[in-house]
Amino acid sequence: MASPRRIGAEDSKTRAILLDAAERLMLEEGYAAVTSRRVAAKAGLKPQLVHYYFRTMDELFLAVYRRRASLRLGHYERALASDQPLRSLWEISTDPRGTAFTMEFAALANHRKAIRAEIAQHAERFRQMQLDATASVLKRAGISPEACPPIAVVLAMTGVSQVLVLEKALGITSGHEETRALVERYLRELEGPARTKPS
Amino acid sequence: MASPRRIGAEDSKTRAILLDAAERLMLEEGYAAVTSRRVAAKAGLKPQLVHYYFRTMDELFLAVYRRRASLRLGHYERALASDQPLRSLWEISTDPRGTAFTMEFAALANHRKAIRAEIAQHAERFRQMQLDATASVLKRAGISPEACPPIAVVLAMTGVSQVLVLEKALGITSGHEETRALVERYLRELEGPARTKPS
DNA sequence: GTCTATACTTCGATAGAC
DNA sequence: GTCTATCGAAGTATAGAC
Repeated sequence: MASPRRIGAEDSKTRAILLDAAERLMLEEGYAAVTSRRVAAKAGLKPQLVHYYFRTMDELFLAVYRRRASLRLGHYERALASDQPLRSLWEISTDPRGTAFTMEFAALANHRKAIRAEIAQHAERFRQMQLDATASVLKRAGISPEACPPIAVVLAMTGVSQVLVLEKALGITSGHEETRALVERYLRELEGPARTKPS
Repeated sequence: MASPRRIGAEDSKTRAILLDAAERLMLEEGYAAVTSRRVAAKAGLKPQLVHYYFRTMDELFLAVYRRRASLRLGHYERALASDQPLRSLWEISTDPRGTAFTMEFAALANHRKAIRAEIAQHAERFRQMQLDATASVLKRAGISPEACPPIAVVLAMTGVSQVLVLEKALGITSGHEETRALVERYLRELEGPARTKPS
Protein backbone atom coordinates (compact mmCIF):
# COMPACT_ATOMS: atom_id res chain seq x y z
CA MET A 1 0.00 0.00 0.00
CA ALA A 2 3.00 2.20 0.43
CA SER A 3 4.09 2.70 -3.13
CA PRO A 4 1.77 2.97 -6.09
CA ARG A 5 4.81 4.00 -8.09
CA ARG A 6 5.58 2.00 -11.24
CA ILE A 7 8.96 0.31 -11.72
CA GLY A 8 10.38 -0.85 -15.05
CA ALA A 9 11.10 -4.46 -15.94
CA GLU A 10 14.45 -5.99 -15.01
CA ASP A 11 15.12 -7.29 -18.51
CA SER A 12 14.58 -3.92 -20.13
CA LYS A 13 17.07 -2.76 -22.71
CA THR A 14 16.94 0.79 -21.36
CA ARG A 15 17.65 -0.44 -17.88
CA ALA A 16 20.80 -2.16 -19.10
CA ILE A 17 21.92 1.04 -20.81
CA LEU A 18 21.47 2.95 -17.57
CA LEU A 19 23.51 0.34 -15.72
CA ASP A 20 26.29 0.64 -18.30
CA ALA A 21 26.33 4.40 -17.92
CA ALA A 22 26.39 4.21 -14.12
CA GLU A 23 29.20 1.71 -14.25
CA ARG A 24 31.38 3.80 -16.54
CA LEU A 25 30.71 6.93 -14.52
CA MET A 26 31.70 5.15 -11.36
CA LEU A 27 34.98 3.96 -12.82
CA GLU A 28 35.87 7.25 -14.44
CA GLU A 29 34.86 9.72 -11.78
CA GLY A 30 34.03 7.84 -8.61
CA TYR A 31 30.74 6.95 -6.98
CA ALA A 32 29.97 10.54 -6.03
CA ALA A 33 29.56 11.30 -9.74
CA VAL A 34 26.82 8.72 -10.07
CA THR A 35 23.72 10.91 -9.82
CA SER A 36 20.45 10.36 -11.63
CA ARG A 37 21.06 13.37 -13.84
CA ARG A 38 24.58 12.46 -14.80
CA VAL A 39 23.79 8.82 -15.41
CA ALA A 40 20.93 9.81 -17.68
CA ALA A 41 23.08 12.32 -19.54
CA LYS A 42 25.74 9.68 -20.15
CA ALA A 43 23.10 7.26 -21.37
CA GLY A 44 21.46 9.89 -23.59
CA LEU A 45 18.21 9.60 -21.66
CA LYS A 46 16.07 11.65 -19.30
CA PRO A 47 16.89 11.65 -15.57
CA GLN A 48 13.38 10.56 -14.68
CA LEU A 49 14.00 7.23 -16.35
CA VAL A 50 16.60 6.42 -13.71
CA HIS A 51 13.89 6.75 -11.10
CA TYR A 52 11.51 4.73 -13.21
CA TYR A 53 13.86 1.73 -13.24
CA PHE A 54 15.32 2.15 -9.77
CA ARG A 55 13.35 3.17 -6.70
CA THR A 56 16.37 4.82 -5.14
CA MET A 57 19.98 5.48 -6.04
CA ASP A 58 20.99 2.76 -3.63
CA GLU A 59 19.01 0.31 -5.71
CA LEU A 60 20.93 1.44 -8.77
CA PHE A 61 24.26 0.94 -6.99
CA LEU A 62 23.19 -2.51 -5.85
CA ALA A 63 22.13 -3.46 -9.36
CA VAL A 64 25.51 -2.34 -10.73
CA TYR A 65 27.28 -4.30 -8.04
CA ARG A 66 25.25 -7.46 -8.52
CA ARG A 67 25.77 -7.49 -12.25
CA ARG A 68 29.54 -7.18 -11.78
CA ALA A 69 29.65 -9.75 -8.99
CA SER A 70 27.80 -12.19 -11.17
CA LEU A 71 30.30 -11.73 -14.00
CA ARG A 72 33.14 -12.10 -11.56
CA LEU A 73 31.70 -15.34 -10.26
CA GLY A 74 31.92 -16.71 -13.79
CA HIS A 75 35.54 -15.60 -14.10
CA TYR A 76 36.38 -17.29 -10.82
CA GLU A 77 34.73 -20.53 -11.82
CA ARG A 78 36.65 -20.63 -15.06
CA ALA A 79 39.89 -19.77 -13.25
CA LEU A 80 39.47 -22.52 -10.70
CA ALA A 81 38.68 -25.05 -13.39
CA SER A 82 41.86 -24.23 -15.33
CA ASP A 83 45.07 -26.19 -14.94
CA GLN A 84 46.78 -23.20 -13.31
CA PRO A 85 44.18 -21.92 -10.87
CA LEU A 86 46.54 -19.81 -8.78
CA ARG A 87 47.99 -18.06 -11.78
CA SER A 88 44.53 -17.46 -13.17
CA LEU A 89 43.37 -16.00 -9.89
CA TRP A 90 46.39 -13.71 -9.83
CA GLU A 91 45.59 -12.47 -13.30
CA ILE A 92 42.00 -11.74 -12.32
CA SER A 93 42.94 -9.92 -9.16
CA THR A 94 45.50 -7.72 -10.88
CA ASP A 95 42.99 -6.63 -13.50
CA PRO A 96 42.70 -2.87 -13.02
CA ARG A 97 38.98 -2.70 -13.82
CA GLY A 98 38.01 -5.28 -11.24
CA THR A 99 40.05 -3.75 -8.48
CA ALA A 100 38.86 -0.24 -9.28
CA PHE A 101 35.35 -1.52 -8.65
CA THR A 102 36.34 -3.13 -5.41
CA MET A 103 37.86 0.11 -4.16
CA GLU A 104 34.98 2.26 -5.25
CA PHE A 105 32.37 0.03 -3.67
CA ALA A 106 34.40 -0.34 -0.51
CA ALA A 107 34.44 3.43 -0.18
CA LEU A 108 30.75 3.59 -0.98
CA ALA A 109 30.01 0.92 1.62
CA ASN A 110 31.41 3.23 4.27
CA HIS A 111 28.14 5.06 4.46
CA ARG A 112 25.55 2.79 2.84
CA LYS A 113 24.53 -0.11 4.99
CA ALA A 114 22.69 -2.08 2.32
CA ILE A 115 25.73 -2.04 0.07
CA ARG A 116 28.11 -3.03 2.83
CA ALA A 117 26.01 -6.10 3.56
CA GLU A 118 25.91 -7.11 -0.09
CA ILE A 119 29.66 -6.75 -0.48
CA ALA A 120 30.46 -8.68 2.67
CA GLN A 121 28.23 -11.53 1.55
CA HIS A 122 29.87 -11.84 -1.86
CA ALA A 123 33.37 -11.35 -0.49
CA GLU A 124 33.08 -14.31 1.86
CA ARG A 125 31.95 -16.46 -1.02
CA PHE A 126 34.84 -15.44 -3.27
CA ARG A 127 37.23 -15.89 -0.40
CA GLN A 128 36.06 -19.47 0.10
CA MET A 129 36.49 -20.26 -3.57
CA GLN A 130 40.02 -18.87 -3.55
CA LEU A 131 40.82 -20.75 -0.39
CA ASP A 132 39.75 -24.11 -1.75
CA ALA A 133 41.86 -23.70 -4.85
CA THR A 134 44.89 -22.40 -2.99
CA ALA A 135 44.77 -25.12 -0.38
CA SER A 136 44.75 -27.86 -2.97
CA VAL A 137 47.63 -26.31 -4.94
CA LEU A 138 49.75 -25.97 -1.80
CA LYS A 139 48.93 -29.51 -0.73
CA ARG A 140 49.93 -30.88 -4.11
CA ALA A 141 53.21 -28.97 -3.83
CA GLY A 142 53.87 -30.60 -0.48
CA ILE A 143 53.68 -27.42 1.56
CA SER A 144 52.27 -28.02 5.02
CA PRO A 145 49.37 -25.83 6.17
CA GLU A 146 51.25 -25.24 9.42
CA ALA A 147 54.28 -23.77 7.68
CA CYS A 148 52.18 -21.71 5.36
CA PRO A 149 48.41 -21.45 5.97
CA PRO A 150 46.54 -21.30 2.64
CA ILE A 151 44.23 -18.60 3.93
CA ALA A 152 47.23 -16.37 4.57
CA VAL A 153 48.38 -16.92 1.00
CA VAL A 154 44.95 -15.86 -0.22
CA LEU A 155 45.00 -12.69 1.84
CA ALA A 156 48.53 -11.90 0.72
CA MET A 157 47.59 -12.31 -2.93
CA THR A 158 44.55 -10.13 -2.44
CA GLY A 159 46.50 -7.44 -0.62
CA VAL A 160 49.47 -7.30 -2.92
CA SER A 161 47.36 -7.21 -6.08
CA GLN A 162 45.20 -4.44 -4.67
CA VAL A 163 48.20 -2.33 -3.76
CA LEU A 164 49.70 -2.79 -7.20
CA VAL A 165 46.53 -1.70 -8.97
CA LEU A 166 45.60 1.07 -6.58
CA GLU A 167 49.03 2.66 -6.62
CA LYS A 168 49.30 2.43 -10.37
CA ALA A 169 46.07 4.39 -10.62
CA LEU A 170 47.63 7.06 -8.41
CA GLY A 171 50.79 7.14 -10.52
CA ILE A 172 53.01 5.32 -8.02
CA THR A 173 54.97 2.43 -9.46
CA SER A 174 58.22 2.10 -7.54
CA GLY A 175 58.86 -1.48 -6.56
CA HIS A 176 56.03 -2.85 -8.64
CA GLU A 177 58.20 -4.64 -11.14
CA GLU A 178 60.24 -6.38 -8.46
CA THR A 179 57.09 -7.46 -6.65
CA ARG A 180 55.49 -8.84 -9.78
CA ALA A 181 58.69 -10.75 -10.50
CA LEU A 182 58.66 -12.27 -7.04
CA VAL A 183 55.03 -13.37 -7.42
CA GLU A 184 55.91 -14.85 -10.79
CA ARG A 185 58.67 -16.86 -9.14
CA TYR A 186 56.28 -18.30 -6.57
CA LEU A 187 53.72 -19.11 -9.25
CA ARG A 188 56.37 -20.98 -11.22
CA GLU A 189 57.42 -22.96 -8.20
CA LEU A 190 53.85 -23.98 -7.52
CA GLU A 191 52.32 -24.33 -10.97
CA GLY A 192 55.14 -24.06 -13.44
CA PRO A 193 55.62 -21.41 -16.15
CA ALA A 194 52.63 -19.68 -17.71
CA ARG A 195 50.92 -21.92 -20.23
CA THR A 196 48.35 -19.44 -21.41
CA LYS A 197 48.72 -15.88 -22.56
CA PRO A 198 47.51 -13.39 -19.96
CA SER A 199 44.46 -11.62 -21.40
CA MET B 1 43.42 40.76 -8.88
CA ALA B 2 41.14 37.84 -9.10
CA SER B 3 40.03 37.38 -5.56
CA PRO B 4 39.31 40.20 -3.10
CA ARG B 5 37.76 37.53 -0.91
CA ARG B 6 39.09 37.28 2.63
CA ILE B 7 40.55 34.00 3.92
CA GLY B 8 41.06 33.14 7.59
CA ALA B 9 44.46 32.61 9.21
CA GLU B 10 46.04 29.15 9.14
CA ASP B 11 46.69 29.09 12.86
CA SER B 12 43.10 29.92 13.73
CA LYS B 13 41.44 27.88 16.45
CA THR B 14 38.18 27.78 14.50
CA ARG B 15 39.97 26.50 11.44
CA ALA B 16 41.36 23.60 13.46
CA ILE B 17 37.88 22.79 14.74
CA LEU B 18 36.59 22.67 11.18
CA LEU B 19 39.43 20.36 10.18
CA ASP B 20 38.61 18.07 13.09
CA ALA B 21 34.97 17.94 12.06
CA ALA B 22 35.82 17.24 8.42
CA GLU B 23 38.20 14.50 9.46
CA ARG B 24 35.69 12.74 11.68
CA LEU B 25 32.98 13.05 9.06
CA MET B 26 35.25 11.53 6.47
CA LEU B 27 36.10 8.57 8.66
CA GLU B 28 32.57 7.93 9.81
CA GLU B 29 30.60 8.47 6.63
CA GLY B 30 33.00 8.75 3.74
CA TYR B 31 34.26 11.69 1.74
CA ALA B 32 30.91 12.32 0.10
CA ALA B 33 29.54 13.33 3.48
CA VAL B 34 32.09 16.12 3.78
CA THR B 35 30.03 19.11 2.64
CA SER B 36 30.26 22.64 3.93
CA ARG B 37 26.91 22.35 5.66
CA ARG B 38 27.61 19.06 7.36
CA VAL B 39 31.12 19.98 8.43
CA ALA B 40 29.81 23.20 9.98
CA ALA B 41 26.96 21.36 11.71
CA LYS B 42 29.39 18.89 13.24
CA ALA B 43 31.63 21.72 14.38
CA GLY B 44 28.70 23.68 15.77
CA LEU B 45 29.42 26.57 13.42
CA LYS B 46 27.85 28.26 10.42
CA PRO B 47 28.46 26.81 6.95
CA GLN B 48 29.78 30.11 5.71
CA LEU B 49 32.77 29.82 8.01
CA VAL B 50 33.95 26.83 6.03
CA HIS B 51 34.17 29.05 2.98
CA TYR B 52 35.86 31.74 5.01
CA TYR B 53 38.73 29.42 5.93
CA PHE B 54 38.88 27.41 2.72
CA ARG B 55 38.45 28.83 -0.76
CA THR B 56 36.98 25.57 -2.05
CA MET B 57 36.09 22.17 -0.68
CA ASP B 58 39.18 20.79 -2.40
CA GLU B 59 41.29 23.10 -0.29
CA LEU B 60 39.60 21.72 2.80
CA PHE B 61 40.33 18.15 1.73
CA LEU B 62 43.95 19.02 1.04
CA ALA B 63 44.29 20.67 4.44
CA VAL B 64 42.89 17.58 6.14
CA TYR B 65 45.25 15.37 4.17
CA ARG B 66 48.32 17.47 4.86
CA ARG B 67 47.68 17.61 8.56
CA ARG B 68 47.36 13.82 8.69
CA ALA B 69 50.37 13.23 6.47
CA SER B 70 52.45 15.44 8.71
CA LEU B 71 51.42 13.48 11.80
CA ARG B 72 52.13 10.27 9.98
CA LEU B 73 55.59 11.44 9.07
CA GLY B 74 56.31 11.86 12.77
CA HIS B 75 55.03 8.35 13.49
CA TYR B 76 57.25 6.94 10.79
CA GLU B 77 60.32 8.72 12.06
CA ARG B 78 59.76 7.41 15.56
CA ALA B 79 59.12 3.91 14.22
CA LEU B 80 62.29 3.85 12.18
CA ALA B 81 64.33 5.10 15.12
CA SER B 82 63.06 2.34 17.39
CA ASP B 83 64.93 -0.92 17.94
CA GLN B 84 62.21 -2.87 16.11
CA PRO B 85 61.50 -0.75 13.06
CA LEU B 86 59.70 -3.44 11.09
CA ARG B 87 57.37 -4.30 13.93
CA SER B 88 56.68 -0.64 14.55
CA LEU B 89 55.88 -0.10 10.89
CA TRP B 90 53.51 -3.05 10.95
CA GLU B 91 51.70 -1.61 13.94
CA ILE B 92 51.32 1.73 12.22
CA SER B 93 50.05 0.25 8.99
CA THR B 94 47.48 -1.94 10.71
CA ASP B 95 46.04 0.99 12.61
CA PRO B 96 42.44 1.22 11.39
CA ARG B 97 42.29 4.99 11.45
CA GLY B 98 45.34 5.47 9.28
CA THR B 99 44.29 2.95 6.69
CA ALA B 100 40.72 4.22 6.60
CA PHE B 101 42.18 7.56 5.61
CA THR B 102 44.32 6.05 2.93
CA MET B 103 41.33 4.32 1.39
CA GLU B 104 39.08 7.31 1.59
CA PHE B 105 41.61 9.62 0.00
CA ALA B 106 42.47 7.06 -2.65
CA ALA B 107 38.82 6.95 -3.64
CA LEU B 108 38.63 10.73 -3.53
CA ALA B 109 41.73 11.01 -5.69
CA ASN B 110 39.87 9.17 -8.43
CA HIS B 111 38.25 12.38 -9.51
CA ARG B 112 40.23 15.19 -7.92
CA LYS B 113 43.51 15.84 -9.66
CA ALA B 114 45.02 18.12 -7.01
CA ILE B 115 44.50 15.49 -4.34
CA ARG B 116 45.90 12.70 -6.46
CA ALA B 117 49.11 14.64 -6.95
CA GLU B 118 49.46 15.36 -3.25
CA ILE B 119 48.93 11.73 -2.31
CA ALA B 120 51.37 10.39 -4.87
CA GLN B 121 54.04 12.78 -3.66
CA HIS B 122 53.70 11.76 -0.01
CA ALA B 123 53.35 8.07 -0.82
CA GLU B 124 56.68 7.93 -2.60
CA ARG B 125 58.34 9.57 0.36
CA PHE B 126 56.83 7.12 2.88
CA ARG B 127 57.69 4.25 0.60
CA GLN B 128 61.34 5.28 0.57
CA MET B 129 61.47 5.50 4.35
CA GLN B 130 59.94 2.04 4.70
CA LEU B 131 62.33 0.67 2.12
CA ASP B 132 65.45 1.94 3.85
CA ALA B 133 64.40 0.43 7.17
CA THR B 134 63.32 -2.88 5.66
CA ALA B 135 66.47 -3.26 3.60
CA SER B 136 68.70 -2.79 6.61
CA VAL B 137 66.73 -5.24 8.74
CA LEU B 138 66.84 -7.90 6.02
CA LYS B 139 70.54 -7.32 5.49
CA ARG B 140 71.25 -7.69 9.19
CA ALA B 141 69.28 -10.95 9.16
CA GLY B 142 71.46 -12.23 6.34
CA ILE B 143 68.70 -12.39 3.74
CA SER B 144 69.97 -11.64 0.26
CA PRO B 145 68.15 -8.98 -1.77
CA GLU B 146 68.07 -11.41 -4.68
CA ALA B 147 66.19 -14.07 -2.73
CA CYS B 148 63.82 -11.54 -1.24
CA PRO B 149 63.84 -7.96 -2.55
CA PRO B 150 63.20 -5.52 0.31
CA ILE B 151 60.85 -3.46 -1.86
CA ALA B 152 58.65 -6.52 -2.34
CA VAL B 153 58.51 -7.00 1.41
CA VAL B 154 57.40 -3.39 1.80
CA LEU B 155 54.63 -3.79 -0.77
CA ALA B 156 53.52 -7.05 0.78
CA MET B 157 53.30 -5.47 4.23
CA THR B 158 51.37 -2.55 2.81
CA GLY B 159 48.97 -4.77 0.91
CA VAL B 160 48.30 -7.27 3.64
CA SER B 161 47.73 -4.63 6.29
CA GLN B 162 45.36 -2.74 4.04
CA VAL B 163 43.31 -5.83 3.31
CA LEU B 164 43.08 -6.67 6.99
CA VAL B 165 41.84 -3.23 7.93
CA LEU B 166 39.56 -2.73 4.95
CA GLU B 167 37.86 -6.09 5.32
CA LYS B 168 37.41 -5.67 9.02
CA ALA B 169 35.56 -2.43 8.34
CA LEU B 170 33.27 -4.34 6.00
CA GLY B 171 32.68 -7.04 8.57
CA ILE B 172 34.83 -9.70 6.88
CA THR B 173 37.33 -11.40 9.17
CA SER B 174 37.86 -14.94 7.95
CA GLY B 175 41.54 -15.77 7.76
CA HIS B 176 42.62 -12.62 9.53
CA GLU B 177 43.84 -14.31 12.66
CA GLU B 178 45.95 -16.82 10.76
CA THR B 179 47.46 -14.07 8.64
CA ARG B 180 48.35 -11.94 11.64
CA ALA B 181 49.94 -14.97 13.25
CA LEU B 182 52.07 -15.57 10.17
CA VAL B 183 53.23 -11.97 10.10
CA GLU B 184 54.06 -12.23 13.78
CA ARG B 185 56.20 -15.26 13.05
CA TYR B 186 58.17 -13.40 10.40
CA LEU B 187 58.60 -10.40 12.67
CA ARG B 188 59.98 -12.66 15.40
CA GLU B 189 62.43 -14.26 13.03
CA LEU B 190 63.70 -10.88 11.92
CA GLU B 191 63.50 -8.76 15.04
CA GLY B 192 62.66 -11.07 17.91
CA PRO B 193 59.56 -11.01 20.12
CA ALA B 194 57.71 -7.77 20.76
CA ARG B 195 59.52 -5.66 23.32
CA THR B 196 56.99 -2.88 23.55
CA LYS B 197 53.26 -3.01 24.10
CA PRO B 198 51.30 -2.29 20.93
CA SER B 199 49.37 0.93 21.46
C1' DG C 1 36.05 36.64 13.14
C1' DT C 2 31.32 35.73 12.71
C1' DC C 3 26.89 36.90 11.32
C1' DT C 4 22.57 37.50 7.88
C1' DA C 5 21.16 37.24 3.45
C1' DT C 6 21.26 35.49 -0.85
C1' DA C 7 22.44 33.70 -5.80
C1' DC C 8 22.74 29.91 -8.29
C1' DT C 9 23.26 24.88 -9.17
C1' DT C 10 22.32 20.21 -8.62
C1' DC C 11 20.26 16.69 -6.18
C1' DG C 12 16.48 12.73 -5.41
C1' DA C 13 11.96 11.85 -6.17
C1' DT C 14 7.03 12.06 -7.71
C1' DA C 15 2.57 13.17 -10.40
C1' DG C 16 0.28 12.88 -14.38
C1' DA C 17 -0.10 13.42 -19.57
C1' DC C 18 0.91 10.96 -23.83
C1' DG D 1 7.92 3.26 -21.72
C1' DT D 2 8.89 7.96 -22.02
C1' DC D 3 7.64 12.61 -21.66
C1' DT D 4 6.76 17.53 -19.23
C1' DA D 5 6.45 19.74 -15.07
C1' DT D 6 7.60 20.44 -10.58
C1' DC D 7 8.82 19.95 -5.29
C1' DG D 8 11.70 20.58 -1.56
C1' DA D 9 16.21 19.76 0.14
C1' DA D 10 20.99 20.29 -0.06
C1' DG D 11 25.11 21.74 -2.38
C1' DT D 12 29.06 25.64 -3.28
C1' DA D 13 30.10 30.13 -2.97
C1' DT D 14 29.94 35.35 -2.32
C1' DA D 15 28.64 40.13 -0.55
C1' DG D 16 28.28 43.05 3.04
C1' DA D 17 26.83 44.31 7.95
C1' DC D 18 28.37 43.96 12.69
